[in-house]
Amino acid sequence: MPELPEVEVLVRHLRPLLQGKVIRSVDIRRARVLRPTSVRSFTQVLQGAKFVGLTRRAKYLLFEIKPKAKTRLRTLVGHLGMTGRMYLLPKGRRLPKHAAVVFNLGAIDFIFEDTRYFGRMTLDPVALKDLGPEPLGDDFTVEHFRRKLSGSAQAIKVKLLDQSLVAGIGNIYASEALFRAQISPRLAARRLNAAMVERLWGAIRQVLIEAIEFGSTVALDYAGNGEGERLFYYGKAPEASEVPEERLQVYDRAGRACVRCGTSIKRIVQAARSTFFCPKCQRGAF
DNA sequence: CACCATGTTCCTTG
DNA sequence: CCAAGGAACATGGT
Repeated sequence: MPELPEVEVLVRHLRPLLQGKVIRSVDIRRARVLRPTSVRSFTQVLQGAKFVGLTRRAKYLLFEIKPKAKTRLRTLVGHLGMTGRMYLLPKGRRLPKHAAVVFNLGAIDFIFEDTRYFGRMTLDPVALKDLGPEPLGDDFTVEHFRRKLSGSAQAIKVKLLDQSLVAGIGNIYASEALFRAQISPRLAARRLNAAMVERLWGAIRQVLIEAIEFGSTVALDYAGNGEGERLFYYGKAPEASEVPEERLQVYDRAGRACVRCGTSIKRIVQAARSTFFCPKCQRGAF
């Protein structure tokens, strides 16, 4: 679920729900996700604190918190890792097996659950400092992109995952953007010509914007997903896999027909991660 | 049992 | 110091 678009959709949904809510108590069920913040300081800052705002930076959720009896705002930094979820759950319901942190807000709990515990819920903002520009922001210019790609011998697909180049693209949208731009994922970053850089720049933005739009149309409070009872939930939309027009054009489609030319989509491994592409539509340099 | 998984960080190698 | 590659983290699905 969680690359930039999924986090953006989650932030938009959570913001009005959390706004103004006071944290009555904090239940830390897996201290690992707080790292490097200690259980003690985490609890101390957040107990009695109020949610005053919520924004996004790359794949991070930034909760603005006003601690009890203090004027100074703090930032609670959230990250979903690979399998993290955040949602509200009526108090008293059975907690999910992998609940990592539970904030009691009165009649309702705000849950951070994460099966693999790769995610974060921390007061330490250190991870944010090396992030590159937001792909949908004004700082992400074609010129910036071109300059950052120019020196690198690394394959362009791998380069797109570098969060200091541009922040928020993950493994799914890296493949999708390259397909959209018709550029081979194996092409060395420095080998992209001016036209390709511009095409890829546009494709990145297009792919992310469309994913946000798609996510915004999906009901987040559906029932019948097996767990069913959640008031709020963000996850893979149950109907997503059943839509005839596939939302994702290449990711996880190895062996299936390219939507443009019908050629079989190929899966390769780069930097120990899967890349999907059409060997015909995405040739080397041209 | 084998391999795969939407992410980040750390360690090693060159 | 830098770039690049791979393992580690932890759990579950197929």
